[in-house]
Amino acid sequence: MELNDLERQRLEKLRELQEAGMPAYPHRAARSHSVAEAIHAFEQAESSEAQPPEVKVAGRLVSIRVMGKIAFAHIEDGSGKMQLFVRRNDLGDELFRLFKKTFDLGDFVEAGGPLIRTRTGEISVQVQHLRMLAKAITPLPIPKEYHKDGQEVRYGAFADVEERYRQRYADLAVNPQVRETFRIRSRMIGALRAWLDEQGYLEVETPILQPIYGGAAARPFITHHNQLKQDLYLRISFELYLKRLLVGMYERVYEIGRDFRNEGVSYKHNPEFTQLELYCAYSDLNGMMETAEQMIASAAHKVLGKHTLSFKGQEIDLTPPWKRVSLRDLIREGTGIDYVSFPEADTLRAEMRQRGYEADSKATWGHLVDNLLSEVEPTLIQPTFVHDYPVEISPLAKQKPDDATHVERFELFIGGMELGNAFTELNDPFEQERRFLQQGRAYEAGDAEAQPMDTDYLRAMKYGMPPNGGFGLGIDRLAMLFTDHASIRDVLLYPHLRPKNQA
RNA sequence: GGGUCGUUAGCUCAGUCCGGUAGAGCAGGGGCCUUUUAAGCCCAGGGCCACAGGUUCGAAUCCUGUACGACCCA
Repeated sequence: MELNDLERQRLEKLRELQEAGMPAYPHRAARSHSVAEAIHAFEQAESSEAQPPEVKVAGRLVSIRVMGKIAFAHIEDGSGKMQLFVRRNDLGDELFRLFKKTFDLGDFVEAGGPLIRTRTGEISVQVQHLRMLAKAITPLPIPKEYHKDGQEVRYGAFADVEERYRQRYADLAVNPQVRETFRIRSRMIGALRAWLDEQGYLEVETPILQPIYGGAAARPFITHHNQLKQDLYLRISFELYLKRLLVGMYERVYEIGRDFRNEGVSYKHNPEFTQLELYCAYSDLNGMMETAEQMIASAAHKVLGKHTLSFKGQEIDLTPPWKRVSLRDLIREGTGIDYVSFPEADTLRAEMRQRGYEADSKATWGHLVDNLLSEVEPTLIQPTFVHDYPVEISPLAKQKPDDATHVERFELFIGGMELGNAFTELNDPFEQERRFLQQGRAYEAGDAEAQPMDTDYLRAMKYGMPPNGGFGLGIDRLAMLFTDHASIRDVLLYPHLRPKNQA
């Protein structure tokens, strides 16, 4: 192991500890109270004028102030911080010397003794028992904190974004607000799951390794099974596997899991991301709108305590019902282009260029419409269902009864981001086959995101699939909203990063 | 993919325009200090200035390229 100067010093201290008979990495801790429990116990004793309890607490040393023959320190555990009041008179010469000499910020320690209030009123352990639990060799970038006008000010906090992502353990260890972000994320997922369970949805798991990918317009990752000599794809959605389950007579199913898309990385794209997909027999697009509203509003209420949230300085109100606008109206109002009047890629492209929008020469008509939507997307701050999509870009959705050129589909936008996607699901096997064939032609023509034919999915559908509605929700982006983070990397514990060159 | 910016001590950052022995605070080390909380005071340390080239008597600084990241644009 290569050690820098500071680490070598700490290694020396570790040896000194061991020579003094104190293990640097004992097998077990013997704590009697978490920090929060100890504080609670003291306050109870105080209010009933009982004898304050003796406790053993354990945690990471986050501050040390030595002043001669006494010292103050703080430890932090999962429940909070507590001061240690350390006196030579209480510990004895040798242990006190060892504490001053060999205990560092970042070390995990165990401290025991009666709880007291110090002169400044802070509940503290008057340390009579002290032991190393785990010596930290590398110094953590522990910030200094102080209170000014009631505000906590942090000084020298670990702030390098790149290193925070690469060493998330250190980020979490020293930045409590980062720990809170991932607690909120976890509670949010729990709340969504609880809502779905209450509604009678069955949580299932479907294959991540798929012989045929599908269910979304995206390029997949390819992997290989050695023994079977078979190429496999990492799933880009769960859709086709979940809908097969409706054929099998489950009425409401959902899955929360990871999708993988072989695309660019950005502040709202990670190569692997967490998706929630649900399917509901005998429902449809309108049912999915209500489901989305209720589920997300309920999660917000449960996790944030309210239906409003602040995102990038803007107030977002999740109280149902949410705004609904057709894709055609939205694009017409936002760009002045009525794409229905330009039903061919060439004419639409010309119109877009005329109005100053970028339009790739190779883009299909559907992709051009998608580009127009992207122009308007940043303006969709309040929750908005954009509905009625062109059939070309929606091969798994059912056409509108009165307009075969459009399907019953919505995409959900909040905070200027696409959060979700839903259809009245196509359940006509013949129409589905035509759509797959059309996708195949698009693929031949160079659309790398077109979906391949899935004959087993068609076989399932031929047995009869109940009419149903389906909804997919981007969990990471919802977590961005719930925690007010502008980058997906801030709501992923381990975001994808390029390897750094070890020159 | 394009543009802008960043990368200097364990951490947070000056220094870069205008080239001339590498700086501060915190952390760490040696002292003093028995109720502190950004504790205080004294002393002495600590660097492949992201990497690779180039210009120059001389480069953290100027130029070119590369890597990684941030922000904006597509």
